[in-house]
Amino acid sequence: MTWKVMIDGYSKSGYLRNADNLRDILTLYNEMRCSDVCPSQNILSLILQCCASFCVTPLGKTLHCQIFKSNFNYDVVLQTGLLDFYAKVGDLSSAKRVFDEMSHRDVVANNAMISALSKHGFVKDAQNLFDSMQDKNSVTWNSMITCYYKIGDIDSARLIFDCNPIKDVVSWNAMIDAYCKVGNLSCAEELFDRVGEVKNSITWNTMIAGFVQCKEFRRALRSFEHMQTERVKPTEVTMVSLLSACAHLGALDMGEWIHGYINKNKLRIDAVLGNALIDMYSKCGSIAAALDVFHKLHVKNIYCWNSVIVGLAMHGYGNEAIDYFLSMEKEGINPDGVTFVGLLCACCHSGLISAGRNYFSQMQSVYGVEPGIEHFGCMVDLLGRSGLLVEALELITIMPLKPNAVVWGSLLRSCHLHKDPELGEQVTQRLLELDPKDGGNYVFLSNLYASLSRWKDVDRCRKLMIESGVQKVPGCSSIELDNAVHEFVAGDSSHPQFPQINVFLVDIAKKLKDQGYEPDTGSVLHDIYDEEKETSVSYHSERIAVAFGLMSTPPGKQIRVIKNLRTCNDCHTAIKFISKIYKRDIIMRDRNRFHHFRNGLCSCKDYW
DNA sequence: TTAGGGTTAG
Repeated sequence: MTWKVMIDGYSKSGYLRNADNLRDILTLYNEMRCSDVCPSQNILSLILQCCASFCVTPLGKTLHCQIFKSNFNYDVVLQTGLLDFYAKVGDLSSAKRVFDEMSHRDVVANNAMISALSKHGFVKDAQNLFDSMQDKNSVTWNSMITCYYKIGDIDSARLIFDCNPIKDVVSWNAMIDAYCKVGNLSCAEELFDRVGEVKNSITWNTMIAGFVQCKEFRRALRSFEHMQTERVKPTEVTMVSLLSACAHLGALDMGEWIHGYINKNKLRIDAVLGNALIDMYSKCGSIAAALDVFHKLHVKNIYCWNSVIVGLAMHGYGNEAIDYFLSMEKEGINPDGVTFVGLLCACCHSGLISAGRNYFSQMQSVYGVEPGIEHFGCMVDLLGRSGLLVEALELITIMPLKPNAVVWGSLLRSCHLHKDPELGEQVTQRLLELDPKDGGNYVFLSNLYASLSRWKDVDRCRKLMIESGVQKVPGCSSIELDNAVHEFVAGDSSHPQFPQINVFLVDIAKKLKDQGYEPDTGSVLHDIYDEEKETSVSYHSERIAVAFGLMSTPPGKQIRVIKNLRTCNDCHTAIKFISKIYKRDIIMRDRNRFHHFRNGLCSCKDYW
């Protein structure tokens, strides 16, 4: 068998898409070189692609030298391969040099350069290059070329044609992606509308992924509907973006529908799609379905393991997260920084203090993973929540990284939890220096004072907040019913069914009182009269969403609510009561974790 | 030879 047949075989089978097989192809290439066999141009291009995909910089550079020194036809194909290699390993100036040195640049070379510029954040330059290319039906270009032809100047006609290749669908897709990646959705959409009949599934995938990257999850789902209307066949990549949108929205019904679509249409569930499914199920409250997908996967990589560990952590299954971590080790997969975020988070949410300390201390020494600010953040949270406020503060003081607002914010919450206003004030001061516009910091300090009935301080905090011009992010909860996501903002009555919800909320309040529930008004920002405080708390968004869920679904049906902020103590207590009174399982995802309410209890064991 | 997808601390 010739080298070419072997390497081509690898290439066509998709074998090279897997990083684990990279060593095989490189070994093969080395053997070929040692056998004094001169690689063909096709093989060189292929090896360059490998070097680009897996960032094997030294070999790529060696290839460049070899190409230069030997008698290769240093043509547009090899040059484009080199350009792409340099761009993908992060060396834009070398990529530019290769591009500038090209005597002839075709559409592929231009596209590769658009992509290179975009990857390095030079969208304006990418747009200029894109604009310099001809439009397929451009009257100006066509008439110029025709003119030269008519006067018999074929060389000039050819020159214009060659120097300004016609944009193809790849050019459009690369440019749309460039705008999406910098968050400029309006320019991306404008281009998307102009693509015309060449638009393909990748164009749709790029736009849908762009919506997801810009956190426009509903627009991503709507775009998918349009894609279906236009009868463009979705691919695995479409599904990954849609599942990510569902995960963020907590749209389990839609996520399940997508899973069904994947199975029905026999789409290939690889590690990326598998991971998207695991993440969707986990973030939509169904950890059992997430584990089911995980165990059925044929190929699992570190993303899949991390998603499962993080998922278990969010659902409060600390010991199970540790078990999966141990299994991962047994399978020979090395943990990375994300694994340790999951693991430490699991210890934190389950109160596993000594396990958390052990894993944190072993990160570097045993696993060779350097702790980042996020790992110190987890530890400050773990210690703080356990009431070890002094130790948490000490860790912040001695840590080798500059503490950020997240780290201080975590300690402030612990000060609130363990009612330490003195330390809370100090911490807030640090927080306001770091992030003076974050209203959440004032709210936490204010709530800390309120929980101690220090109303003057609450008032001072409120005034400070007004003077600084900061605003609290409004609490927002959503619930999915019949494939539609309903959103409720605290105190907002704009939902068309609000009158009925309101009646139901009054009914809930009465039943709660009958069952002995006492409102905890410490979670209200202002010092107002008790009765008013109680009303204000009962209009928190999660309470409205739960009420809407109760009145709109049949008895016994599980209710799932997603909240953008952490749930307050009072709503947490009230929902525990509600789960018992109405005999419903209520699953709530707040900004921090999942709460599974059942029969008056919560899976977080009131520790969150 | 060029374009699209995944996990992460408050």
